[in-house]
Amino acid sequence: MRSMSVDNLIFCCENRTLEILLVKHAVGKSRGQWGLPGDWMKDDESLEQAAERTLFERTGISDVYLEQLHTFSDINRHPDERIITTAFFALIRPDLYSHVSVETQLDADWFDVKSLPKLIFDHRKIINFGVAHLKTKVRHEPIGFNLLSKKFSLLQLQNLYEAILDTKLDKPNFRRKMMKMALLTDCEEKQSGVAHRAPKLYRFDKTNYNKLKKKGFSFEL
Amino acid sequence: MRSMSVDNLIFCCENRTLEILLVKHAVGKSRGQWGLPGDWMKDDESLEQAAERTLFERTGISDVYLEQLHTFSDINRHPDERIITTAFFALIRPDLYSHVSVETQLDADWFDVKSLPKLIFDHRKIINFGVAHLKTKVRHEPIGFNLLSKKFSLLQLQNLYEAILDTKLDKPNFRRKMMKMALLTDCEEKQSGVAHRAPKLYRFDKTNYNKLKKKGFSFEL
DNA sequence: TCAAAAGTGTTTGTTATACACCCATGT
DNA sequence: ACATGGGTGTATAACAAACACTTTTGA
Repeated sequence: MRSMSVDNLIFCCENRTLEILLVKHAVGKSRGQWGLPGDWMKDDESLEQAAERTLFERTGISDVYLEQLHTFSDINRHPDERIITTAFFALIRPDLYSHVSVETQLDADWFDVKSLPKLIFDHRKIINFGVAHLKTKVRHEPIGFNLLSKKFSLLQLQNLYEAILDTKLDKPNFRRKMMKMALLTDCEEKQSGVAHRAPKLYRFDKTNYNKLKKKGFSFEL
Repeated sequence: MRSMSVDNLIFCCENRTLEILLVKHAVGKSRGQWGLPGDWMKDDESLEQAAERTLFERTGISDVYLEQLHTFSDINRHPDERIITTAFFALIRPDLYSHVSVETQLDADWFDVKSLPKLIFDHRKIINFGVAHLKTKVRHEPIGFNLLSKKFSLLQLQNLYEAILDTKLDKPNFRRKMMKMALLTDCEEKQSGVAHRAPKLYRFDKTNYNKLKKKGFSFEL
């Protein structure tokens, strides 16, 4: 019997840090060690369905950006059995699922992708693969917005990109580049409760993005 | 018993046309119909190894650009059994494997990706996925060179991009853009046997590309 | 000598970079 | 009043797009 599993890379960006959700394994040899939240694929579901179900069952999260990443099939990736796993890639908006709500549901925690604990099997390799993918993809497709609240300020957006790409960006130039792409809609609203001038809030205009994409536009940086 | 297979998308560019290799199935219900060249994954090999083996066994091709593309796992993708397949993505240099050598080895043929025959299972969907992936990737990473002979002229390179992206490009501007990236090494050699001025030949400088990539350079268009 | 492609030059407008700068607000 | 971030302006250099043009070669 050949086993297939799914493993979810669940990313979130809080405090200008790119974080990933890990769970402590509760059973078996790997008990007590950190790993990716995953599960077996069932006979009556596709890998995508298994990933969605796992995400929901283990974290209460649903309806988020979820994408198939890569299938890992090295013969010895698992010490005892032959298990092939397909890794998925989820981006979480902090306004929908707060850090706390996830942590209390199971023995889970968020980790800065730059300082991960020891991980089971090849999960370290899978995460490295996923982070590299995120860094590339975020520059060529407007997926970053899935890591922000529906409404966000331009500085929040810039901080997000700086956290993911691990660089500093020039504020005026970043703003202009973003605004010129015409993917942001002004919410006609300002952020409140900040100890400085309140910034305008924007929202990602998916409709217009699809329109532009059809005309040959492609998101860059 | 759950079955895993691999399917190879083997691309080649000849006569300014992007082509893909299909085989005629010889056994079972799908006998006589066109599909992707694939095989079962064995217990003692990874998916990558299975893809490489299949590529070699069925076409005599080895040592080419080969990349995992996506895993297709819809419950009903195969009419009779539950089969999960991982699609791979290969780029073939015309100087290494001529059209003819492949065709004679089995009931196979090259098809223009823009006019495909009726295909078994979900292979049409898989090919569409692969072609879209190629179009995106070729603009952001220098993988196109794997579809050309080791030595090539700038016009051959331009024709390749035009075939893949399905557009016309401006010759002088294309040349300048390419040369500025400093990824091409002059072979100090000219093409012969052409009915016009012989063009200089270049080769892709992988060493320099890796060097530049480390410094933060990224290939674009 | 002509067709076909190689290869160069130039003009114009756009965009990127790197700053300096002023504005608004809560403490 | 000042710290913090919001937001604008601008000079310079680099680049892209469009297109005209000259050169080389085999048939």
